Amino acid sequence: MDKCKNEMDGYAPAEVEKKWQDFWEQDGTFCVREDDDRPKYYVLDMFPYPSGAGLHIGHPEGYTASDILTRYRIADGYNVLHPMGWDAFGLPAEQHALQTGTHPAINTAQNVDRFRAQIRRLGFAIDWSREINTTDPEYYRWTQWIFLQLFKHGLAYVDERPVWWCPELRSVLANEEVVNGRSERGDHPVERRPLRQWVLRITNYAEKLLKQLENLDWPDSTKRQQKAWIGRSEGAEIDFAVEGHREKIRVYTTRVDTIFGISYLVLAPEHPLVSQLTTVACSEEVARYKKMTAAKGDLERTDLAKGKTGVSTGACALHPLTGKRIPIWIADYVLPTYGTGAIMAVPAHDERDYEFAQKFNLPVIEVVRPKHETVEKKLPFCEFGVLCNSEEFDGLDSIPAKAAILQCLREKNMGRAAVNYKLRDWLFSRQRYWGEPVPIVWVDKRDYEKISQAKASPFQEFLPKTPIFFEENGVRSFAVPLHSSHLPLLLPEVPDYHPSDGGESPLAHATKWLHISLNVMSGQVKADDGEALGDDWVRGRRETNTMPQWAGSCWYHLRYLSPHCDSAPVDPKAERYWQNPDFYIGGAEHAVLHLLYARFWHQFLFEIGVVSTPEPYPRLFHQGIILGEDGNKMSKSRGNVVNPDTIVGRYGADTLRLYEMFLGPLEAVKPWDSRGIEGVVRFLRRVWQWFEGCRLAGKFTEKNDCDEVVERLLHESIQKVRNDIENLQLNTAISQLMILLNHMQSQEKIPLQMGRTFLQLLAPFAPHIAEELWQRCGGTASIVRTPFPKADGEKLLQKTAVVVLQVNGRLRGEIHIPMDLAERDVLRLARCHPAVEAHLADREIVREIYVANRLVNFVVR
RNA sequence: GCCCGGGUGGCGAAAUGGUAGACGCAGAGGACUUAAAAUCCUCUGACCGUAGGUCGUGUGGGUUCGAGUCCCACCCUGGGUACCA
Repeated sequence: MDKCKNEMDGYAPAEVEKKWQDFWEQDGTFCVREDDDRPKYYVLDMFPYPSGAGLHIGHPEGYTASDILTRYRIADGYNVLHPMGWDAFGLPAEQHALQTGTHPAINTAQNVDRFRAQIRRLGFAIDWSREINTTDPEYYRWTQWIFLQLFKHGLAYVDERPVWWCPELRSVLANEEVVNGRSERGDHPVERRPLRQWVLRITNYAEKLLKQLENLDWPDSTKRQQKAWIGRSEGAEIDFAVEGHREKIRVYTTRVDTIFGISYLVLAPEHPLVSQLTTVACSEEVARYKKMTAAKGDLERTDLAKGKTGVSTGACALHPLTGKRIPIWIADYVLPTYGTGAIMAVPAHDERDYEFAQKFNLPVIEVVRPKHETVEKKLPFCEFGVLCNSEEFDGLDSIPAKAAILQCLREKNMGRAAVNYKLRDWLFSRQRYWGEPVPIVWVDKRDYEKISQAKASPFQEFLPKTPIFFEENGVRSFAVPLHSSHLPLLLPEVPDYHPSDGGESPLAHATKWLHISLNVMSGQVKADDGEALGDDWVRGRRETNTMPQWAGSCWYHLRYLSPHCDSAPVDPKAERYWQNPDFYIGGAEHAVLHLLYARFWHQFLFEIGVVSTPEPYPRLFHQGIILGEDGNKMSKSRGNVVNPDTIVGRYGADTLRLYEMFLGPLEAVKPWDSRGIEGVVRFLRRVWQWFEGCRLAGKFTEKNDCDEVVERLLHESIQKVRNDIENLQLNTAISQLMILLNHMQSQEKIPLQMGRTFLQLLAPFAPHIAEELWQRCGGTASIVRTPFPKADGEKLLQKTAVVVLQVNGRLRGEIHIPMDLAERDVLRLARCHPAVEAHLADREIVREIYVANRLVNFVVR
């Protein structure tokens, strides 16, 4: 039936769209290269994970928006790069492999093919010759290379640490992948397990990542989230002597001004000094509490509703300023990973300490009072105020008091200013198969010395100043980086995709790959078959961890610039030309992780001279989520999923593009409405019928004279569409096109030139229909490169203005006046307006307000 | 709890402090048609009415000649974050 409709009115999107997609592809319309004659513009979409479910209705939202910007910039004379690729490592492919036994690469390739076909059907202006795939060895070769650079510069290290282990997924998860004690993917329960892990020193970059946020044109909420995630705080470290011990306890506090209010210290149960300090009498309790804490997950531990727990160590510290004895406790509300893992507790001015003090009957000493008497006195009082009970500091305000007390501590060498961050180092290894292998080999101490002393050894290329090693059963293993000629280090074939019994990645099953011999001098690497080796040879075991999915997306914006470059991650010439994406669009769910990790890597690559800019994404935009018709998030279980293929099949890609943009503001969360789509279906059909009608009936005129009102509307529309595209207000741009069409349709005759301009305005939004009608109206080449219309300032000038008349702010009428008529004359005309006159009768005019060419307001009494 | 967004017709939404509801959906009436579909035209915030008026942007205050827009307090809702000392 739908087909029948289309035949009747002549508009057959399926044919038109196929025709132009083929044309663009054969013509290479969107293939770009560096061109110094035109300004460059780089548009980047967050590349998709090619899931087995195929394209989601949310994908075309961001892609259409960026495509509109792309096509607009091309028409406006820019050399525009708009690439696409696949973030194809990841868990679902691995789980599929576990279930079916087929190599994840096979499944991934199928998914990629499907995604590519689906995306192509939407007619995006993408340079497909630059397509990248993070699982392509030629791609991950450079991911590994960047890792080795980080390693060389001391930014990668190994650490045995309790990590999130998901028994269901049989994998380690990063903190960020655990939400409320469950895995972000799959929502399975997780637990703590100590495992040897690779960690990247992102904390070295905390300050830079924080500072440089300021200059980025990003949504404020995203900047705020990153800022909060980095979590910088300024405070002081204070050292407390402990009675009967030489060791001191160092605490971190942001409230030195409350130092006279300390009533006890708290160490995290994991604090290294706990065992030493605990008195014999308390040791049993302390041991029990430590054990209990260890068994708790972080979720349980950080559950605020649980109430405070803790035990005394029996030991006492001495107050650095008063010498008073202060009991030392341990409690799990103090985290080992933040600050120094120890705090000074001031119950009067900290909610957590207050709760703890109440429970264990510890003293509450008030040392800060509200500045204004009017503030209700209630403890704990956690704001700044005026000091009391603080000896010579009494009467000082909190802020100057902090400085004064800190100075005093510094003089006694008992404290100093300190800055702390919430940001933790980045846990960079996964015990999985489907990820980039870490290009490291473990050797014993003697062999490592051999390598580090052989200055000509290829293994020196990425050798760090400080060796990286780990100890197991008293034996140390040292990390040797592969040479760049060994890259890519390919994923080996494995007989089984499950982790090994020791919790090691499935790569541990690839025994031939795993155990190797290295020639220190030649750099040769071969399987270790057990035969005797010469002097230049050492034996090693490969690292079996793989990298997390974030790795590939940390630098993909660079690979697009020279996707086939085989001498560097990015060709320096291409990098200098394209620099950063001028526009980056993707979901707000990546506000912290991807965007922070990518900034970290890019900053690092800047420092080692690979790129010329410190920040990767100067301008960022988040498209909102499209909900199901019921207002809920689309999901299979709710049965409210809208499939883009269905929509394209029924109405065509132009309609889907236009409708997704017309739904509402791009950044807003908004529900899909299957009835609402009729509006844009009709609009496009009217566009077609009107153009074809005019063309066939000879209503297009060659002369450029036409109704002044319509002509002005055209120029207003040009201006509005331009502005709206640049500000990503695409819904209102489409409204404007509808308004313009409505007016043009009512004309008897219309200049062909005007019709063509309309098509140019429409082209970024609905490119296929625009191309087809452009051609039918005599356009000789593709509409893509025809210069985007510019509004004529003179045509925008109005000769008359509509002035609104108000009495006491209420609308009473309107008058049409010649533009810029003198105020006196406007007011006279206004007073004569019958409706206004009626409301002015018997009243005294107190004030007359005139907003030029817009409004008159009489204030009467 | 804390930090951000957002509350406008039956629905999606527009509105540099200056005519609230553009544009579209849905609805009503009409035209065309043997009929239906499609298309086109008119109406469509609420209330009272003949004209015309009154009320209306989550609630209550405030600033202003004038507030959806600015300020204060509160309610609801979406998101982020969570013992970070």
